[in-house]
Amino acid sequence: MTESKVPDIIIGRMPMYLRALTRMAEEGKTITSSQELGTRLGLSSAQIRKDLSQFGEFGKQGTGYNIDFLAEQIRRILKVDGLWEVALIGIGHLGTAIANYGGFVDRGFQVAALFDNQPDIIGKQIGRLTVQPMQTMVEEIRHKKIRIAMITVPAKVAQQVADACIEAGVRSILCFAPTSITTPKGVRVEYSDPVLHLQRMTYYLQS
Amino acid sequence: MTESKVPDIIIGRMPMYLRALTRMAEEGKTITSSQELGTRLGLSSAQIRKDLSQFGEFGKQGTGYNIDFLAEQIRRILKVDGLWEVALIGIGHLGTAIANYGGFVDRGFQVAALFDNQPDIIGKQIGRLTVQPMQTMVEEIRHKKIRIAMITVPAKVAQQVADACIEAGVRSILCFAPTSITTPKGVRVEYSDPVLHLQRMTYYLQS
DNA sequence: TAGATTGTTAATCGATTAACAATC
DNA sequence: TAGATTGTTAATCGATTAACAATC
Repeated sequence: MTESKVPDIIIGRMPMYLRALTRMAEEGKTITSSQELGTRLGLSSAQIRKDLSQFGEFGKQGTGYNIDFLAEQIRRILKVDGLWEVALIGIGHLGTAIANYGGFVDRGFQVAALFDNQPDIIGKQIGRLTVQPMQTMVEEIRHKKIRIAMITVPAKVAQQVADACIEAGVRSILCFAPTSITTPKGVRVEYSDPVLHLQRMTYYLQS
Repeated sequence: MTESKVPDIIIGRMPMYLRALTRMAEEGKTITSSQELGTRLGLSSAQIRKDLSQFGEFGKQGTGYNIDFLAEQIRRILKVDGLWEVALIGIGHLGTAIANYGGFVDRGFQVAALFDNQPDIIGKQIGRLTVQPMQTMVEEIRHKKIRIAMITVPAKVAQQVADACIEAGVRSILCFAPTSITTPKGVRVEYSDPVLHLQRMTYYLQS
């Protein structure tokens, strides 16, 4: 009966809180407050307390929040206290940069398989991984029980690659191609398109 | 008196509309409707009509919207009908991928200067650009009157790089480092952190 | 014309904020 | 203790949706 669903918009802010807490810990801090977190993130302290209260009581009146403790709770809530294997499809410039990126593992993710369909890219070695041909993708994702894919292919083929990923069992897709893709219920998509962010800012610039 | 400010959240959706329209045009379509756009983007048709009505009347009753015309209007509204020069700071794996990315120009942006502080990276040639040392950054950005920067440096130095950019005249920053940065009023920041997107989706996955 | 779709209004829904008792 | 900050309630604010006259 207290089973009310946490709003998506709050789930969307939790990773920001986790990131800020991680930075604070790196800076050697051990305690923070909703006020301090809010200032860092440009949010009100009330909003941060309200958001966190959706999941439990993590603070102490008069003192604030223990940074390590709160970070650990948020990791547990978001289920990033383990390590998710992620498939990466499209090993061009961007895909290569992502495959080489060292910042995934300590935030809960590991690139576990690379795919492309270009003959000159297949077989390429990146770290401990070898780029595999697209034809093997569905079987490989299914076999490894991978649930998350990052798609860095051209916009034109993003939908069909996404479809294949979903067929193979993927349930979360991070799409880097500048296009929207449609997915059946139960499959989430998020988009990472830097140009979208740039275009959001030019409106406010005086040309 | 009708000078009411357009909500940020609507400005944030306009680039999505533009991207969808561009894809439709590529597919050879010439006309669309709020209904069709909504289906593609996962939004209600009412919301799309309401958003567009903030800026004018772009459609025809009974017919819908001319895709090329509406796209052009949105480009004008967002001020991406020209070409903004952008500085890119931090030429590691990700910075290199971004410098090589071909998808900026036809969406209103051009990477116009590259900076890094690593001796083995300075002088590197990417396309028609040469990586310049950080020491020259402020002068160079000021001289070229660049207003937009993309920051792909480690989190630890992101704030100081941002500060230098702002000193040089930058007013919009796209931060790829996994950290929040604070800026004075009048300077906008957006963040591109793929891990944030991934962490938003794991909550909904059954582990 | 008949059918379709816009632009807009009013109603609904949901998110944010202000305020404060509880308490460390 | 006195000061500080939480968790929560109620009030406010803003965004979304439903509905429809206007009209192509």
